[in-house]
Amino acid sequence: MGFNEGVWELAKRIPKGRVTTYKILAGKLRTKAYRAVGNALNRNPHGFLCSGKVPCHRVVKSTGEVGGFAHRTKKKIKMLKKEGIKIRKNKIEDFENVLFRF
DNA sequence: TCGAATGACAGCG
DNA sequence: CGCTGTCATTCGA
Repeated sequence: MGFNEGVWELAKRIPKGRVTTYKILAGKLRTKAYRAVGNALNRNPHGFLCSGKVPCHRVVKSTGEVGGFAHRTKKKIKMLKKEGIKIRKNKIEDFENVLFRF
C-alpha cells in the first residue's frame, strides 16, 4: 500500500454522514505531509475527481472548515449537507460530532 | 498573522 | 535525468 492508496483506503472507510480530516489521514499514514493527502485525493487515479470510490468530499480541514473544497468543489459540500452534515459558511457546525475517528 | 515543512506530480532545462 | 514550483494543510514563533 503506497501513500495515495492508503489515503483512499482510509477515505473509503468513512461512513455516510461522517467526515474526517487530512491530519487524521496523514497520521494514519505515518506522514506529516498533510497537504500530500489532499494532493493525493486531488490527483485521484480513479478519475478526474474522487467520484464514487473515494469520498474526498468527506475529507476536510482539521479546523472544521471544508478548505479548498469550498472554492472549486463547493458543490460537493452540498452533498455533505444532503448526507446530514451541517455546513455553515464553509465551516462544519457539528464538526466534532460528525468527525469520524478510526 | 505569516512562513516553513512535507509527499507527489507536471513542466522545463 | 534532475530540479523547481504548486497544491484541497498544519504547526510554530
